[in-house]
Amino acid sequence: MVESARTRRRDFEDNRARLLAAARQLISERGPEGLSISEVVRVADLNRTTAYKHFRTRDELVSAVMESLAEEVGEMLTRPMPFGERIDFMARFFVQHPEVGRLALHHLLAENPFPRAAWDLFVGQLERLAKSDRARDGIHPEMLGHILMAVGIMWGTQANAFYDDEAALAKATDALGRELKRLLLYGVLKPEAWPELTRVIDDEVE
Amino acid sequence: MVESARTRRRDFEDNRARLLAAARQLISERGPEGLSISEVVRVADLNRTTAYKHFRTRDELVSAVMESLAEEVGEMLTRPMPFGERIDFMARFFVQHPEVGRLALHHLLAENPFPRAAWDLFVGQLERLAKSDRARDGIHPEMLGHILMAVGIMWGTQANAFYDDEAALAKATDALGRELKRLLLYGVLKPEAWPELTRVIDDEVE
DNA sequence: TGTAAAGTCAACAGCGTTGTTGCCTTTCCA
DNA sequence: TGGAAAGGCAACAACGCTGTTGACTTTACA
Repeated sequence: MVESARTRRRDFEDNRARLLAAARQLISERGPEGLSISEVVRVADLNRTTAYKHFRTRDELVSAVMESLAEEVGEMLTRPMPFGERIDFMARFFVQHPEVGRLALHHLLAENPFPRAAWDLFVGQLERLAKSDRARDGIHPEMLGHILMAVGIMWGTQANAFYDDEAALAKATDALGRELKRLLLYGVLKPEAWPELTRVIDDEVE
Repeated sequence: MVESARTRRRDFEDNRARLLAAARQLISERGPEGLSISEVVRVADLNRTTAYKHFRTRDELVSAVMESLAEEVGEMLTRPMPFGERIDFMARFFVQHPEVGRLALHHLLAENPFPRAAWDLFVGQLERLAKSDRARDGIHPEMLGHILMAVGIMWGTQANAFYDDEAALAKATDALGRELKRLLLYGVLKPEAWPELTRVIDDEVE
């Protein structure tokens, strides 16, 4: 009968992981506001009361998902890596894990706090870069951090909306990486043609 | 009695505008999934049945809000303007209208489509810039568009999360604009120190 | 001046969700 | 081998939202 397929599992950690995975997926799709425990257990194929044995309330489940996200993004941002590889690494990471970017956006939209520790480490890397002799003078590490972070987080979601097939997506991701590198290396404007802009920047450095 | 304060209003358009404004605010805060008509009329101080005389369903209200958003962002992106002013203009726009960026993010997260017409016009501007003799060779206008768009849309939300007081926010917004201009004019890296990166970019252009 | 449009009010059935409880079964391991 | 931990099941009250209806009032305007 159906009974046989309904073999009782006993792996606490496994069920917890399945609940978190289902919740993560659903939150990434429709936001923390849209999450219902009923839906989570439907996806995870578990009984609703089981979910309540892991998480006392719906909010507790949401928090658990967001915490695991923070860890993951933190690890990604602070993984030791030559700066030259970071651009492509980040772009590809967010394309390969679209739910991470979506989750991060939902998190940013839902609550204000951004995990400070990870952010500081990330900006710290940019600070060291800025102070090194491989970077130009006058860089504002924190703002550069905002720029790179915005592009990284949004790319996965934005790209999946623009490019439907996988090959096009990969190609576009490479193109984005190339354009970012061009930006970082040379900029895109010819300074001599933009006196009103160069004035602002050059004044500050001199 | 209370009756006197409860004077009947008769302005159809005005009520419609109030419903849209309340819905816009609420959606920007908690996402389209989290919107309830009951809450909208609570905020708009109207009767629930009145709302149903304007919008047949909850989804119709959400769509109306999203359409008005698309118009607004489209107008902003395609407003004729020297490119040199666009950076600061966009950064300030999203800071001054935080709900627009939030709404745009929710929109991007909820449905995939991005209003094509506005996007094409925006990229068209970058294409003309790329072809002009005021820009470097080899620019990928679409990717540059993604980068600028990501920073613009996210800045309002991200910045409001980072900087609580208004002066700090304005200062940070100026700093972001400056850093973006620096990026566009010069980049941030010294090309001679990054042979492995320059190789990728230079090969493509030559 | 009368009719149609707009607003208000109260009530309704239907639905899905929440958090909880009592009871049973399965599994593990001390 | 027996008890504790975990999973499953069914049921419950409470809640809020949805979309709709019918009856009433106010306002504009043809």
